[in-house]
Parts: sequence; C-alpha cells; structure tokens
Amino acid sequence: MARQANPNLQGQLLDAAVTVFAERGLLAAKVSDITDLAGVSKGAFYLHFESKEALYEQMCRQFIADLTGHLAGHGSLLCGPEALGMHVVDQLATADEALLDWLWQRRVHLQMVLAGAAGTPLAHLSDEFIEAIENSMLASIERMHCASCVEPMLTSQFLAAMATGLIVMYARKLVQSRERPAVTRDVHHFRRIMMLGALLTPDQLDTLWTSAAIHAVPAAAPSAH
Amino acid sequence: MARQANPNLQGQLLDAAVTVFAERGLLAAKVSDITDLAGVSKGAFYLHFESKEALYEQMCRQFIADLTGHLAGHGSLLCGPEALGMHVVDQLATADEALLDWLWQRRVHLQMVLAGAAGTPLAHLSDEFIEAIENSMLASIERMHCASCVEPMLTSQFLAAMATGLIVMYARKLVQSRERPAVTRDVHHFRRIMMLGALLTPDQLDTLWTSAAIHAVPAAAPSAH
DNA sequence: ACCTGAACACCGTTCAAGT
DNA sequence: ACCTGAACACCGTTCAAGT
Repeated sequence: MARQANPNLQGQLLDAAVTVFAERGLLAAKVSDITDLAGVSKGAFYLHFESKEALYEQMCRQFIADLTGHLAGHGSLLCGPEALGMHVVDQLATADEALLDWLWQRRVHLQMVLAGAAGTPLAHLSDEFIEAIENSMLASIERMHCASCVEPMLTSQFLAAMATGLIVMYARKLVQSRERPAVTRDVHHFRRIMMLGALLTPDQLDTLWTSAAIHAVPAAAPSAH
Repeated sequence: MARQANPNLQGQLLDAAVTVFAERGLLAAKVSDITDLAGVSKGAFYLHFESKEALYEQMCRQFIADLTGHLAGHGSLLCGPEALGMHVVDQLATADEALLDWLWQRRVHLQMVLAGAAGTPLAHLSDEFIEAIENSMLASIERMHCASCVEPMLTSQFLAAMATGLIVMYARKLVQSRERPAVTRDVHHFRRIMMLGALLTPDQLDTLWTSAAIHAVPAAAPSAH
C-alpha cells in the first residue's frame, strides 16, 4: 500500500524507476535496483507505491497520455493557422518530425514502454502506445481521404499502419543511439515517397525495370547477411 | 544440465515450451507451466535442457535461422527464373506476400520471438529477428539502386526501414488475429505506393491539397481517439 | 510519521533418492 | 537410464520494530 509519503523521496523513486524499467522491462526490474538507486531500503518502496506493477502502469499511462496530448496539438495533420496554405504532405512531414523530436526528448520513457511487460496483465501497454500513434495517423489520413487528396484504393488503415511502422522502427533506433539522429532527411524521403513513389521516374514504369535488368547488375556490396 | 533424454519427451517439452513462451515471454514463463503442459515433473525439464533461458535461445535462434533461409530463397527480390520479365515492384510484392504467409504459418514462433526476453542477456533476439528482415530488404533494395530503378535520393537504409516497419506492424497483427488476414490487397497497396506514391494524381500536386482544402472538409468519422 | 530489515511466498535450479 | 520431488536461492511483498 502506498501510505504516507515523503514527496521528495517519491520523486527520487520515480526517477530511479523509469531508469530501471527502461533498462530491464517490468519483470526483470528488481525493486531493490530501484531502491538502491534512490538510496533507501526495499521496504520504503511500498510506502510510496502499491506494487512494482502499479508503478509501471502509472508511468506508462502517463507517458501515453502525454503522447496523446502531443498528437492532439501537433498531430500528423496540423490544425493551427500556420498550416493554412501548407501542402498536406508537408504537414505530415512536419508533424512526423515534431513527433520524433518529442520522442527523442523522452527516450527513457520511450525505452520503458517498449521494453514492455510481457507475460503480465500490463502486456498491452506497449500496444496501447503504438495504437495511440496509429490512431492519430488514421484520423489525419481519413481527413485527407475526405478531401480527396489520397488515391481512393489506398485504405486509411493501410497508410496509417505504414506510417506507424516507420515511426516505431525509428523509435527503436532513437532508444539505441546516443546522439540525436538527423531526422529531417528521412522525413523528406517519406514525403517524396508519399508524393511520387520510390522509383526513378513514373514515365519509365513497365518498360525498364524487370528482373532482367536487376540481375544483370553485379551483386551489391553484401552489407546484409 | 541436459543429460540423457527421452527424445519423445523432449519433443513434447519443445511443443509445450513454444506455446508458453509465446503466451508469456521468457521471464514470465514458468518452468512448471511447461512441464505441467508436457505432463512431467519440474525436475525432468533439466534432464533435457540446460536452463529456461538456453531453451528460449535455442528455439529463437532456430526460428531466425529458418527465416533467414526463407528469405534467401524467397527474399524481397526474387532470384529464380520465374522472376525474369517480372516487374521489380511486383517481385517485391510477391516476396512480401510469401514472407507474410511464412510468418502466418509459424505464428506461434513469431509470437514467441516478439514476446521477447526483455531484461535478460537474450533481449537482443527480437532485434535480431527484425534485423534479419531488414537486411534482406536492404540487400534487395541495393540491387535495385545499382540497376537505377530507385530514385537516388532515397537511401536503401530508409526504404528498408520503411518496408520492415510495415512487415513488423503486420506481424503484430498476425499474432493477434485468429484467421489468416487477406494479405494480397495490402501488398497491392504497397506496390502502388512504391510506384506512384499515395496521393491521387501526380499532375495535381502543388495545386490543390493545401490545408485550406483539408480543413474545409467536415471532420471524418472519429474512429481514433 | 516515516523508514528499516527480517520473514514469508514463489519459482528457477539442484540433487539425493526412487524405479 | 530416466524421472521425481524435497531443498535451496532469489526476489516481491509484508509487517513488527525502530527513531
């Protein structure tokens, strides 16, 4: 039971907990890791928090709520007056860059929610995190569909999954890298693909790029397996 | 220590283990869950396997090796004679569909590797799984770059991350759904985006789709938060 | 009022004892 | 030769005792 609490110590425990949860996930995080880092006894933990699980849940839900708040303000389609006259694809790119910045600044919390709580009743929290992003993407893309910007054959669900998959791949890299990655170029690439695809020039489609051309090229430097 | 072993029982334990690991991840999986499911005592487990971790590692590495084998044969760019004359984007789409089918048929193992081993020395195994896909994508895209199919501004790393992100998002859905999703349509969507982008018609770019058009549309049905 | 640390329960692992 | 289950260690949680 969380009973009386020295709020100072509670703050130290919160800071210690997010670090330990990020490093190890919920199950492998030891209460003694957290209390050692905060400089108190193991028992003191239970003066401040119901349980290890309850603390993890509280911190993840707060993070997801903060994310939802960010997306409401800087969602994948901009809503403010600065967006007027801005190309929708540029709006998407701007919002993606803002989201990645936001995640970078909170990468310890990001690492915590991605490390996850597999095998516990809180396993769904990582899914909720990803769904928060996907839902924001979905809402924006549905608006674009209604405005007839988007090829009608492409479902909003698919486009939202693609954009979210890219963000999540990127988020995994943010957690691993020590210095802030240069996001701008990749966001620009995403913009180009949304507008024109990934291939060289549309007017050459269906004429050149068959496997005969591909396999005539010597194998690329085998940077992969 | 894995000592002598009734190979029959070993098979039962392997079957039980993948089920329990998929359901709970490495840390939350109890050895007694596995042995109960196989109908033996807890101690018998250690006649067959070094430890719970070692078994998890063995099964994940086998799965990743099988995946690598599949990708070598049906990698994101086809290599066989059937590929001659096939458009490269259709090759990518065909290979993606084959990969998703392969993953669907092994979705218990997929779930096991995604459930993960956070906080243990085996935490990197989920990353290795994703990297196996990313490396295969990267190799194919580099070949396409060498054949000058791809817009040169778009790096292979970015395109591989995008394709992999989509596959991983899809893999998460495979694990959750009970009946095999219809993959073909989504693969077709991916194909269209690679070739022409996601927007309605390239010749309307930079003229219509500013936020003024978007925000004039009544808010879409709020299927998201 | 707040904190400590011994004690308890749970589960991974070991091993002496069964068949 | 193979399996069992009691015993041990580790860690989440509790609580009687300190200050």
